[in-house]
Amino acid sequence: MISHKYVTRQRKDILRCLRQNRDRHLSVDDILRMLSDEGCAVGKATVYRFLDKLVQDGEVRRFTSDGSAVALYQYNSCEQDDCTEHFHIKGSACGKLEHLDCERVKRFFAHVRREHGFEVDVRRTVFYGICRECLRNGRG
Amino acid sequence: MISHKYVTRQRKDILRCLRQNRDRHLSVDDILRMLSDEGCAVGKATVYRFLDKLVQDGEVRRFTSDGSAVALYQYNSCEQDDCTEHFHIKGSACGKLEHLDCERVKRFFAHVRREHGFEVDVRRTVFYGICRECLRNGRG
DNA sequence: CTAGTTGCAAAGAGTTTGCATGGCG
DNA sequence: CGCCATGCAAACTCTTTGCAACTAG
Repeated sequence: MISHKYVTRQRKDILRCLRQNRDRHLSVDDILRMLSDEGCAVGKATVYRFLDKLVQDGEVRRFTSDGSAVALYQYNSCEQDDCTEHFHIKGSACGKLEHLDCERVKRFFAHVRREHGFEVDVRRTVFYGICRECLRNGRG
Repeated sequence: MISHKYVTRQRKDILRCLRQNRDRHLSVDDILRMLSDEGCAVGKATVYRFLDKLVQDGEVRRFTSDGSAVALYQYNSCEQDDCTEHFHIKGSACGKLEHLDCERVKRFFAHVRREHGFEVDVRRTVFYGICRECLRNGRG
């Protein structure tokens, strides 16, 4: 999972920031601001370059905010496994990314492949919608 | 569905281009090039502005290509209805957007709401994966 | 040591905006 | 004819790149 062998001060800080915010999606500027506020300033280009690697390694997920062109990043680890065995649901209102482990999802995708000839890519597909909490709070 | 009351030469051309390519996603530059090749040149700003409206009206869908920041647009109509009653699957290899009408999809999303408290937004959610044709041709 | 990383600043890509002109309704 | 749309170019935003200095392994 960890293919970036060089461990620098900057990389530690970026990873820490992403991990501390695993339930949020962050823009590059968010990361820069947070680290700068903590007194751990990092160069912008460094953040971009490292995020690219993390995305390629599958350790971070890249989204795009509806409307604008800013890329949003979110830590993708889920302790137990490599995230290919379950599905991702993302609250449109709150931005939270949750992992949904459910037999029915798998059966459903098996159905889509069998009956519709379409092989869903679990890594790329995200369900967007309103999460439990936002429903309760009347958001969305 | 049609809230853009002004019908100009440019808007007709842009819509025609999108409709003729309903099975592909187009970048703004694609549209500009195609129209220019047909001798129907349109200003870049006009394309951006009109696409914004179409996306807001739900007549066009906006994607973002993996990796780069280019926005991709695709005509969203499916003759029969307004696309809220079925689901969208998009081939990662070929870029084709298909409409999947299937009782099981609805039942599956009902399950997600009931058991997981998550209300999937049909309009925003797209399944990515490999379509029948690409599977057959060994693509992806 | 040496190959990979960092940070700056400059370049690049994509998109938006201001404003004078043009054209639909 | 009034109001909205168009087109150009300039401004802007986000991201990438080149390069010299640095540093982990």
